[in-house]
Amino acid sequence: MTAKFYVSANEVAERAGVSRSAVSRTFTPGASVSPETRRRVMEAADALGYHVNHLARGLMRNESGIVCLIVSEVATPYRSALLSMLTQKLQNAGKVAMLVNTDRSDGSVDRALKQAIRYRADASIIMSGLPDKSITQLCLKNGQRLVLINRDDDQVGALRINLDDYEAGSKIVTAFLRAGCRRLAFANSEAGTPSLMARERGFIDAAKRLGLDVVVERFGWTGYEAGQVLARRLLTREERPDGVFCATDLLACGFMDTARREFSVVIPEQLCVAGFDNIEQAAWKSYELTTFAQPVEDIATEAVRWLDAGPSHDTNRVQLHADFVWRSSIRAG
Amino acid sequence: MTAKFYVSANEVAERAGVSRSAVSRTFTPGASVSPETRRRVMEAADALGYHVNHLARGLMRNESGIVCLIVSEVATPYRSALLSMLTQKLQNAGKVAMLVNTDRSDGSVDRALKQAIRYRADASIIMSGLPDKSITQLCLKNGQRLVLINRDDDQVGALRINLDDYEAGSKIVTAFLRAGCRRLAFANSEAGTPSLMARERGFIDAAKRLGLDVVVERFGWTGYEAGQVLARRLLTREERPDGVFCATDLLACGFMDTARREFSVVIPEQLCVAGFDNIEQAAWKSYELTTFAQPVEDIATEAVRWLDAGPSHDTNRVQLHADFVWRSSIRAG
DNA sequence: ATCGCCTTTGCAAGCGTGTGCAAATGCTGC
DNA sequence: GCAGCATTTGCACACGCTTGCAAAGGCGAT
Repeated sequence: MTAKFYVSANEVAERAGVSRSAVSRTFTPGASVSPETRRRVMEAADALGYHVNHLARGLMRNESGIVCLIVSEVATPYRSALLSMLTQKLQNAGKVAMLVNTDRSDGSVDRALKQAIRYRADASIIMSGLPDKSITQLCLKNGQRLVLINRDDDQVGALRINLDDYEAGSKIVTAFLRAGCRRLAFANSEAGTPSLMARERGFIDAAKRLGLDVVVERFGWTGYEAGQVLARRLLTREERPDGVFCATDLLACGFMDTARREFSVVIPEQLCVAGFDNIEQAAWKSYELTTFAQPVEDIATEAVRWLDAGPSHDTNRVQLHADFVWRSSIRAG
Repeated sequence: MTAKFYVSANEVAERAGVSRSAVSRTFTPGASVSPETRRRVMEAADALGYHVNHLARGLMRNESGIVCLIVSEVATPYRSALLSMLTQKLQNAGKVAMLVNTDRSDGSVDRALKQAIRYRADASIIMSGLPDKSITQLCLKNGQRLVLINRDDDQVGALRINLDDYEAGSKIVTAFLRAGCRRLAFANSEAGTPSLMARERGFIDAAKRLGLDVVVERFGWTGYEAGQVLARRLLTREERPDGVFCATDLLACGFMDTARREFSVVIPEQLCVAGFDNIEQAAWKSYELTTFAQPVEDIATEAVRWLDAGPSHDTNRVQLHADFVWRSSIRAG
């Protein structure tokens, strides 16, 4: 109906009686412009409703301000928490987040990265899956920065942020022992993600060091329903475990609910449970789950800091610590 | 270290021995290009790792392909579910989602919309808060489309997607009555969002029609902790309610946990509870919450359909239905 | 008055793309 | 061979912005 055109710097310049460069410089921090002209430009800009076109700016500056977040299963508690934190920190750093949802299909992450390339994203942050090496090479070659969160890959030039998953496994073993547990089990999904497998190995190794065997069960994807199935499998064994480490809080929630409902197990008296992630639900009164906290804020801070720092190839690996969160799903020693 | 420049259509053209226009047309669906040149262009493009620069394309076409999602508290189950669905549908429609996280501060949504303007987003989808009218006017005037989800505002030219919140309120009253409940209560947050208030009014009105009074309690923001507080307030009344409608599933979860733990109330025998949203946790065995399902998929479908349709000013209001989901937090009649 | 210096300003080139227009090409039917 | 037509191609301009460069202006010291 009315005009369908955004007002351009030209019109602002005309109205303010200055050159178009002056307008541009007014909106470029650190550019040389006198207070007087800046004032007049601002006035005209406000009156006309002018806003810098970041598409055009990105074209010139070779820097779009866009950061691409690549993630699957956004609706999952841990993922959405991390996503939320990342977008906030990015915004505070003057960047803007472009969200690309991937699935489990082959090439899904690759397609996402190509989208990032098309929009000339300054960086991509990969929270799920693993891209093909040829694509990441393309990104890096073109100056796009790459952050891999909890993806254990040996991409050179990318920032890798990882947790001490392996250590968590051993820490929880001592907690179980102190609680008097002797028949340990590990409940994992079949996803085979490096971080999940590291937790598993850490747990098994630490138990072995103390002379204990661990029953390992794996099923499905990393969600509530898989936790239910895992509970049925583990709790119907002749030697019923009395200390179960679930690779994920979601698994633990499903596990606990099924243990109580279908097997009338009392937690923590008859069975101790631990998880990983410290999702919001872990603190809910129905679970009171002992777990390890994903340092969501630290992850986001590190990622954004590295992006801000420009192409400094010094550190490209950050190891963060997952804090132990003690709750009542494990008996006090 | 290596070249920091993306390859442009120029270089592809040169390598393929054609004009730059040919390259452009090859990547423009429906453009006139012979199969032979298309083949040669594609070959050269693949070899060089060429990807159309969407910033430049957006500049020319006056259509960026970007849709801005404006939302607060992304990590919340319902929000993240809707977000996930929206990004997926947008991707399928060839758009890309730009995520802007808002908070409760004044002008937060306005700042988000300005970000959308700067990136010349084709549309903005607002899931939280309410922008200032002057900003939305600016958006609409510039041809940016606007979708308001569950925000009851009278913005002209924007698509408003709403639920039958009011009707849900009355439907749940009959369910409570059939279960034998006589002392009804409504647990709300203090947010005062139109959709929350509509549920409240619908519940109260329907109860009144059947000759029943409703105790209303409001506290805090719409989360688990608020549900806990509301439980303490409602369950310490001398006339303890036996049927509580929580404005939100999150509230209901907190309510149920506290009712059981701190008041030893047995659900549903001594107390029936219902919620709204049908978040994932509502189906968890610890809650088995009767609730109304946010038609997340329908919402996303409608939004994207409307965006695809171009500027058709015929329908700008969609009323969707929240399906009743029966679970065991209410006694069978 | 002249010079040197610093700040501010305008010009114009360029970023990578889409597209109208006219020229070129190929094909068909006489 | 030629007119008539449809298809394909290239040229050149436009999109809105940044920025190097040189010119202009202000100002104090000589």
